[in-house]
Amino acid sequence: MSQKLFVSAQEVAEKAGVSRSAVSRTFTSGASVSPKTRQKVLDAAEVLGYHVNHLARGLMRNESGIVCLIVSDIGTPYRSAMTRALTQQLQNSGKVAMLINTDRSDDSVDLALRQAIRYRADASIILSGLPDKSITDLCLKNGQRLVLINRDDDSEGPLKINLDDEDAAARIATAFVRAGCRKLAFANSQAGTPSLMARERGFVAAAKALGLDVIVERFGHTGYESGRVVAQQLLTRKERPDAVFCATDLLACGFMDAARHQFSMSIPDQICVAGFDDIEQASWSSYQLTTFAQPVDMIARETVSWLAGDTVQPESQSVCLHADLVWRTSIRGG
Amino acid sequence: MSQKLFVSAQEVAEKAGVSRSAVSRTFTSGASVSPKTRQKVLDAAEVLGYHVNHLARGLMRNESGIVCLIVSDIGTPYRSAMTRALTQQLQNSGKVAMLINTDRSDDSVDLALRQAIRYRADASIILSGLPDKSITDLCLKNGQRLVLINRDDDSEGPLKINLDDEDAAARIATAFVRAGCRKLAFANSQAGTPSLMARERGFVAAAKALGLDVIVERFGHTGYESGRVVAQQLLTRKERPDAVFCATDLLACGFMDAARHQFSMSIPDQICVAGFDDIEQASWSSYQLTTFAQPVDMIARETVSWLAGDTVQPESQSVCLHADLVWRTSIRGG
DNA sequence: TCGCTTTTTGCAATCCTGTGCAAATTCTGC
DNA sequence: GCAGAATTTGCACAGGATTGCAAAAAGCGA
Repeated sequence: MSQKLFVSAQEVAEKAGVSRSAVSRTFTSGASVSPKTRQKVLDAAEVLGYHVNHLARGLMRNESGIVCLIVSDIGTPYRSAMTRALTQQLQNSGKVAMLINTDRSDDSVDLALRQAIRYRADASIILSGLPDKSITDLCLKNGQRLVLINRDDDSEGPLKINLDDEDAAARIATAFVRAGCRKLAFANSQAGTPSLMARERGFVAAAKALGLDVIVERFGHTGYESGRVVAQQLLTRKERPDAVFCATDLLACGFMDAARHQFSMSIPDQICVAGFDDIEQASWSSYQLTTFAQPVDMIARETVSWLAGDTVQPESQSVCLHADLVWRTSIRGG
Repeated sequence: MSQKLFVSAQEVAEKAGVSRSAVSRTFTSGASVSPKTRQKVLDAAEVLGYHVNHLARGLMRNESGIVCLIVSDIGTPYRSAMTRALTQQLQNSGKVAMLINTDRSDDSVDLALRQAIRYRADASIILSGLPDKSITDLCLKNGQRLVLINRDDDSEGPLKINLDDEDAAARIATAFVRAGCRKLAFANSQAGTPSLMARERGFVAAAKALGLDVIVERFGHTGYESGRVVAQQLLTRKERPDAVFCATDLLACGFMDAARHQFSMSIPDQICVAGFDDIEQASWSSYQLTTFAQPVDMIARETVSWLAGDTVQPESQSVCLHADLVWRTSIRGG
């Protein structure tokens, strides 16, 4: 059997001529070790290639250092940017991220949370889907922290981070009107996630307040291709809209491409377009999309600082962040 | 202290009126338990919300089920697609992915591998950077498997998966020539990673074989903005190239946007462009980029099937996969 | 050098599970 | 109903670390 075992604290202790406890204390911050033995231990550890076994440590301390990230569609620009920011911040605070990707079903989120429990994750961060209450209760009862990002759930216990979607939608409605647009449309997917629906709701309501109707079109899941299809639906109407708010930037990219290349329309002259997320592609010169920036870094910071805090503050369990409007050239004026 | 502990096998055993071993065996596939007690255990576990502690199990079995993914620039389309495929395949085979993102330094890869050792990961998959030999040796000695994707290292032990970059580059060179191009250029970043350099090398060599020189321009790291800068450099020369092979699709997108919007050039009439990776954006109608597809799913399958195999087959430790040419309209003819 | 306080150190118990071994139970065939 | 075979069960130890407690060592002032 060539499968050589990992080196244990025991072996380091023997090599250094000290007790196993001394080794342990050397690698535990805040423990009492004399500089002399500490050095002996470090030397021996270096030679033997010793690394603390975090499985065992997690077992004892009842704190694994693992944080579970539950995400679907991780290949998508917004999701991957969010994942990047979260893993980075987690690493900075000494945690490590376990990544589980789900399909769009809620079942798969439940399965992911079960996995998180098995590995005794200190926390789970949910970016997609909404788990069953029974399973989130289980997590909470086990002392596992829960963070819901853009999920808009009303349960007690998890930290909920959301954006001011409705307000943002209202802002873009007035921007459209100020640009002289009168026939507004909203392009959405059929995913029906809380944040997407909030944007739709906010946009329709704000338009109504301005005395305008909104054509709402929904199709498929939230991606580039759906944007093309929705463009097809909106631009073949006998009265074309002159402004479209797309629920996400990916939809907007698809919409713009179809509008330009398939319907030979000019943006923003003939039609104004806005998106949401501020993915990297929104800034590319083919799109120059006016959109709302998801404050991914702030979301990540907010998340890990809440995870680091050991006191549960009930008042801060729901955070609403502001989405800044990034003005580019897909809307006239500005 | 509201921090209630996780429920252990002990408690399940008491509730079910059996021994703790019975509980353990119920959740160990292939162990000997009578259907009767098995059911009693499962019922009790369900009621109490018991989940096997994988930290403890990993400790005992000397196999954590964790696979470490070491990636930089995870927000990037190609990297995130690769990450998605890998995590998905790992999950399917009962493993779980631990995601560590690094900056572009090799030091940070070493740090990541140390973390992998601490958590006793069964394997580490390296998508970026190249770790120091001493640390990879340590991993291997500890029985941790190593997979290098597009890294082109010549060490023994790890599984190395690469593409036929040079050959692909040669194919695109002949495609350019067939399209009537005579002034070839190669757009690269300064990252100098093995696969990027292989593409450059292959392209230059193939062009030379066809009797043509290649203008090589490199800038920054491998992203959209660098593509724009390289376009600036290439298209302000007194003799503009009429075909550009970009080392990655992101570079190509930046290049195309600059060529069109800044230099008012028409693609493919005035200049032909090709990329590498086949990121999603390459298929968007604003780009319609002819490019080589990274076989991400096949890479992922190859990786996890090698990880699942328990016998180390020395002959299969280096895999070279074929990159298919995806023909779109950024090159004339075809 | 002595007596007292402050650090260090080692022992042993603990976390939760898997598993070899022997005892106990069930099954089988007659 | 019984001997023998086959299965199931429980005990106890292993795995690698942390930590309270008491003993040992070191530091310190006179």
